[in-house]
Amino acid sequence: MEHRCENCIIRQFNSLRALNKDELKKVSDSKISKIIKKGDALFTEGQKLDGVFCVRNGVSKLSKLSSNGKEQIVKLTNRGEIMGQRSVIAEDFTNLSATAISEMEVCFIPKETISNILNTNPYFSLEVLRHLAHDLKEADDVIVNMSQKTVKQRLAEAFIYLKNNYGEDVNGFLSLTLSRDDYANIVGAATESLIRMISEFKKKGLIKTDGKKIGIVQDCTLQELADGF
Amino acid sequence: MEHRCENCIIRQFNSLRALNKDELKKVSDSKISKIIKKGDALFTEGQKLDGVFCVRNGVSKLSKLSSNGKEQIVKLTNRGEIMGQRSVIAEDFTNLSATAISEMEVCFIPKETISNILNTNPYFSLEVLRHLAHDLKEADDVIVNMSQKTVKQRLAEAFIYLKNNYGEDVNGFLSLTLSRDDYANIVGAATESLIRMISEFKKKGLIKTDGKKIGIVQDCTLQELADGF
DNA sequence: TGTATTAACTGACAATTATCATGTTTTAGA
DNA sequence: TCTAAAACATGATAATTGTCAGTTAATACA
Repeated sequence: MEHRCENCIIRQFNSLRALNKDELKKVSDSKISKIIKKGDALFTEGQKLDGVFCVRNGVSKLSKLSSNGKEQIVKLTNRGEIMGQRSVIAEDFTNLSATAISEMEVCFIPKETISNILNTNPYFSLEVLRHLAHDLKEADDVIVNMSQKTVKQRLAEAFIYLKNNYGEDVNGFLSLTLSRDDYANIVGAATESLIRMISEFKKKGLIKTDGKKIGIVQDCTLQELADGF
Repeated sequence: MEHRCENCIIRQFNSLRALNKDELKKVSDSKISKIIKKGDALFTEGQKLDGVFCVRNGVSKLSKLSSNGKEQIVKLTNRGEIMGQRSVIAEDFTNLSATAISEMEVCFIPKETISNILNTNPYFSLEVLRHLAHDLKEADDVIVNMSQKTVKQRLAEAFIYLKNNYGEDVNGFLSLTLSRDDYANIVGAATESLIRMISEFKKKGLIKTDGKKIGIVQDCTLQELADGF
């Protein structure tokens, strides 16, 4: 049973909402649905993408290798996001790798379909522009955080972000479970440093842990920490 | 004597190249030319922009204040760049401040003019998209550099960037003269740390200084340093 | 042209963070 | 279920970077 884009609510959350019936049909006819297993890559840095991915479900990390071989996670994607647009628009190699953090359900849309619509539907272009503009603003914020905040502040901020964006389970643990390594690659620190900091937060009663799982205990104190108090 | 966009070569370097004669006339009729003195602001963080700036000449820094009150320079603009598009497109407050680093000659184009063209000319939208895509890629690179490279590496990289993008004078000094404070805010370090590093580079013969002015002496060694060797 | 202000610089020291070494726990798969 | 590999964890130490305090040099401008 294949899904039709016409019936997919996800498109309301991204630039595909600007499409008319006819365009939507073309997208639906050309798209390919895929299941990506946790840990598998959607694409890797330097690859030429011949389409974009629309995320129906699941979470991925967008990361980049630095010259010293360490991975830096630049962004976590949400449900409803379109991935790979930057690369398709600029007709450029991807500058980022995308890896599934949880099992994902995505639709691949060939770039010809996207290009055609971009060339004819200014509302679609405008929607895409708005999304890129949003990403750019977020990237600027990350730059400032990276250079002006301590690792401790960035980690506190990451916890709050994860809670706000992905929620928590019935026991108060973050729904999105990341490895310590992933945390280190988000805040940009050595894994050992990061683990130590998690221990410290736990000792202070700010968070609780259960294996890999992390739960936020003191939202406010954590927020203050992130803001530098 | 007012300049006409139709005769301005600068537009070949930015998204305005996608305009037709009629659109160009509209831009030219609605634009306002301005001279911005060194040190003056074009706009500041949190402001609502009612247009974009097309840079005919001069250099500016795009910066953002962090919660601890320190300034972080996110990007230096080049001749021919359009500033403020992100904010106008997203109909959002600016997330950055723009300050002239040298005397600037800019044209202010009202957002109505831009919006009209965006809504009707898909080639223009596509050009703007390409530029945003490029900015986004650069921002990702900055994130990785900030988190994975040392201050020393980032400074070396900054020197190379300044030489490649703004050139040097007949005596081999960088054409763009920045204050030590600006350098610190580019690489994201304390001003004192940065000054110390400049002294060190000088002592090692990698650069030369003359007051504020800085000249690159050993390009290759500096590049290697930036790459982490 | 003198003076006030700002920018550049240096030293001493403290805080943050990375690295290396090593042990423990968890996980995946034969 | 056993075992190898991966992930987690902690200590000791070194490197990096920031902070504070103070000096000197440059710049602006009355």
